[in-house]
Amino acid sequence: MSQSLQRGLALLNTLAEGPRNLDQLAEAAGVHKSTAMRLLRSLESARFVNRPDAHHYRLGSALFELANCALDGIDVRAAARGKLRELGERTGHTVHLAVREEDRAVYVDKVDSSRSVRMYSRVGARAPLHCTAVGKVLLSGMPEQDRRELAARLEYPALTERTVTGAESLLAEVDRVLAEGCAFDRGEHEDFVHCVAAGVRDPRGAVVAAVSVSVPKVLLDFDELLGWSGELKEACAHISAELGWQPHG
Amino acid sequence: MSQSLQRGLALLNTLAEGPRNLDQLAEAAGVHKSTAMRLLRSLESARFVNRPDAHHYRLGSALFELANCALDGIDVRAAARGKLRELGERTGHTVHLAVREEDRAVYVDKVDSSRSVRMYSRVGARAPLHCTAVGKVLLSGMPEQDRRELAARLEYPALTERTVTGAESLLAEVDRVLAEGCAFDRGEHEDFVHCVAAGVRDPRGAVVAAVSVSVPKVLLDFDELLGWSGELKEACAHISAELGWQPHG
DNA sequence: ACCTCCAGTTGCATCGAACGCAATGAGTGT
DNA sequence: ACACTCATTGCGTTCGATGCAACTGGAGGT
Repeated sequence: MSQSLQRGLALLNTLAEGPRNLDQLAEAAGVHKSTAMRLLRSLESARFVNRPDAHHYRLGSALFELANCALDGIDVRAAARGKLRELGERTGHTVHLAVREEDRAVYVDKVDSSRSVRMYSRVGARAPLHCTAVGKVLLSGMPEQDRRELAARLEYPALTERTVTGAESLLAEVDRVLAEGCAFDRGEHEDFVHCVAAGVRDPRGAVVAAVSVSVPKVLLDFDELLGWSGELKEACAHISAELGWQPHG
Repeated sequence: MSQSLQRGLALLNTLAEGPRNLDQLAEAAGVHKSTAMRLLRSLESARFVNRPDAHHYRLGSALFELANCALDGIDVRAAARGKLRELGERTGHTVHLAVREEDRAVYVDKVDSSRSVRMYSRVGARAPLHCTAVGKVLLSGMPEQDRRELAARLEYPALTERTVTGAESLLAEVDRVLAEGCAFDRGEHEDFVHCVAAGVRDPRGAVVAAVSVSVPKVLLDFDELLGWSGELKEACAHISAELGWQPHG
């Protein structure tokens, strides 16, 4: 379609493996030295590449800026939708996507259960952090310092008998989330609902959203719900990858 | 040099401001719709752009990957990470690592208080040399001849009341940096921020990066910030050693 | 159901930008 | 001083990129 553009981008991908000199780049791209040089000049003038010395090219700082801008434009909803659907179909239960907004979790997307008994919830609804699986996941994604401060200023209404109250126990619970990679809600928010949730990461590794599977406990006891956690984590890993996250990249 | 490559990169820069549709992009690049589309196809096939829906283009995930690779390629980063973290914890303030790119400083790593990050919002940002502590350090590491030439062609926007303007005073300031081993920024770049910076040397003795500690002046007056300079210099010496630099070698 | 508007898409002929080649220049090691 | 490597430049040719205009397909209105 656009040969020289494609070749230029190919050069960038080659440079992703490390600094190279002109000959190496020309060979990798399958073009003549002089052609590679002219492409590199264009890339350099736009700061996509850099020349630490006369004989080496490497990736330049424009990439940092663009990557940062791209982060702002990320739409977790769009990236997650496919997997949410898939999860919904496989589990047959309600699947939520939530992000944190200040000290609440906000549901930004939802796939309804195919079963007859449905949870009441809607996109845009907000929920406390301390008694929901998504809330715990979102907390677990915060820097420790911030998390402590937030936990300290949260309110802890006991919405059910099992609701975790108090910063201490919540933080302990969050530590368990960090260790296990997923969070649970055993009827802490609504008496009759169990949830399991895991986190979605952006390219910086920050947890930007949480995905949960919710089941009325009349349909599935807690141990069975636990069985979905593996698939849930896997789905979250896929969504994260879609966003550009690279495990220990 | 390479028209279509340059145009393609220009499209990316336009997209940095947010998602756009085809017409907007074509107009911004000054090309025909169909031309823009063909360029975007190439960008898309290499995942440099994305199409959330049929009418919008935005930056794609290849940028994240490349940005991560670019960060890894800067080896001072790896060598400095531990010390940056330590400095951040001890001072409780923001610590930056910067390298020079042409006539700007580029922040390549950052530690926010005691928390280490992989790719952060300000990483990739660029700053002038004449009014930042890291800039003065990076200048001080250049051969005198080059430094004079660079100082002569720099622009000297007065970003605050205290900004040093003019090559003469900047060079004088750099001489002081050479004598003292560290540079300061007393609200010259941003009114409310004080910085102290020192240099990191590679095995040839060349200054390849600068480390700075930044403090909002409401938190710490300048004399107190001065107190951190010893520790900062020591940290830089360690990082330099890690890179293979040997004092009096 | 039809039309209109809008935005993306495609076929085509023309033209110039990008290409490869070969010669030149700059820097390094012997 | 010489050979060697690698980046750089000038040039003629050609192929790929371009702009145009017509087409398509969906959204929204009448």
